[in-house]
Amino acid sequence: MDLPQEIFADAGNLKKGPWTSTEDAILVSYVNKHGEGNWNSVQKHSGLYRCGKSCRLRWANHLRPNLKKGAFTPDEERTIVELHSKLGNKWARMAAQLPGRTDNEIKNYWNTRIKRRMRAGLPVYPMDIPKSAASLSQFYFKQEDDGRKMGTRADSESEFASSDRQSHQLSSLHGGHQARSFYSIMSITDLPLTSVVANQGSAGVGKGIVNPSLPHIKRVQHSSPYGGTDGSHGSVSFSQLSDGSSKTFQPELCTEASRTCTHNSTRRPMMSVFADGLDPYTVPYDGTCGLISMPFGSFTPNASSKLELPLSQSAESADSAGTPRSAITSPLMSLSRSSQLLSEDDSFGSNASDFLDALMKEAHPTEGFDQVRTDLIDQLLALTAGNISPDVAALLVGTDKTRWAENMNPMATIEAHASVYGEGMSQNCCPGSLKEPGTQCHLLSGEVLSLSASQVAGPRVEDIPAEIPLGGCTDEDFLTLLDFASADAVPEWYTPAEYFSAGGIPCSSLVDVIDNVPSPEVAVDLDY
DNA sequence: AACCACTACAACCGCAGATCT
DNA sequence: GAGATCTGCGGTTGTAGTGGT
Repeated sequence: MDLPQEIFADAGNLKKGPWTSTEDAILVSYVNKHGEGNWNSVQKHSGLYRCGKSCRLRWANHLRPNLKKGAFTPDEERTIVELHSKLGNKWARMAAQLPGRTDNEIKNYWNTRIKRRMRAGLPVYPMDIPKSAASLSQFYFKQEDDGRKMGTRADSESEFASSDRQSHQLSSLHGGHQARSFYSIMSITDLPLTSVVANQGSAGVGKGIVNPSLPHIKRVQHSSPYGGTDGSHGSVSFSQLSDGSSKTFQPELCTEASRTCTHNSTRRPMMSVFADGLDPYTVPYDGTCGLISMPFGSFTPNASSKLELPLSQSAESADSAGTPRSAITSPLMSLSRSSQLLSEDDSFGSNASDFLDALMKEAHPTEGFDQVRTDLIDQLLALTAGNISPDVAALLVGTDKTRWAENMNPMATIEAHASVYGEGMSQNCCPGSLKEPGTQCHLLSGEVLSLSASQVAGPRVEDIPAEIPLGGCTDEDFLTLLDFASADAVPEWYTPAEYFSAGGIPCSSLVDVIDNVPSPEVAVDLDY
């Protein structure tokens, strides 16, 4: 074949860069003659100076027949969003359900769409599309390649292999469809700082939970009999049960360009700072711990932990008293230092959990079982600010030493429960918008992490399985308890036995029970 | 007209699983 | 069974086009 010089690379190297029409013609001709596959032989037999991968890509994305060209139709866009909500960044699988579209096309579309919506401060998913953790995690870990990969662990299902690992891990935290149990939780300590969530507890002790939710989406709590926001957006399912059904706690997404939510009864202020890997809205926090503890009233500016916020959420904005809120520091930071160590690529090695491993190397999972269990119960009670009874806490933490030994990590239990209650109580908004000068912020990591570091005997974090059976109750039991705990009108706490014998109490959401805890009036400005 | 920011798209790269030798 | 090769996937980068200043 008499080939034009343009298709040749210089000095025998394979050509890179844009394909020419001549090259396309050669490739098409070759594939028509020999069929797809065996791409590495294309170069040998066709004279194209392109590697096999390049040929395959060019064919698959541009030359193969039946490719649809042009912009996505609204239907296709809708399908993509729905598929992404279910599959996460599984472009090839998405493409399989969109005839004529390529994975690359869908990926490009999605990535640009994400950027656009993030800039606009819009949620990535429309309100009527429930999102799974599998999809959420794709944002959460977007820049995890900076050396802070989460710990590895065996995937329990083949479909979670390789690149699914990160999403799978977050699924465990956030309750995606891939995780059978939403409170089968990855250790919080292994997460980079992605959110800082604070609220004010009824007893002056707040709690928060890492919230790897969407960037720049403010979760506000739904309207309730106790007042709250005027938001009326679709609920967000953040848990999913083993049968595939979802457990919705109805926090809502605030999408208006600007909104002020005044909480005049029971709502407690929550603060969420999304960070780490969400360019361009990265928060270079000093450390990468998942959670930070902060006592109320100590919202101290600190240049080293400046927050970069999008658009109007300027980190330099000041509150009504003129106090800059450009940063957050914590006198309790030392408590969370362990989490930072766990997350940093530091002297403990590339695997952050080595630190935990080192701390626990001498211990046995069931050693000091009773004391640890008591401590966990106390922690759970503290984290939920008494919103559950000691009986319930005890049940949740569990009594079965064997199961603890099997689970290898009793922390998983409390972290899971903490996340549940924390999430239920969450009301996230940007930190610069808390109007209350003395807003008290308190996050739970210090407690949890200090507990994990000093008291809990367990395995390395990466050894935590995809699903961690709760120490004391089954998944169903726990969800039932959640229902119980969130019942609208529970005059007093039943014991678990009474509850179960009663066959359960209907509820609307866990949030409601939180509403029973009085809190001062707080105005939260969601300045979108 | 020049510059800049942004978007959309094409292509490359690294990795991992599958298959072949 | 082990190594080599192929293939596919997802992340990232490069670039052309476009619109605003």
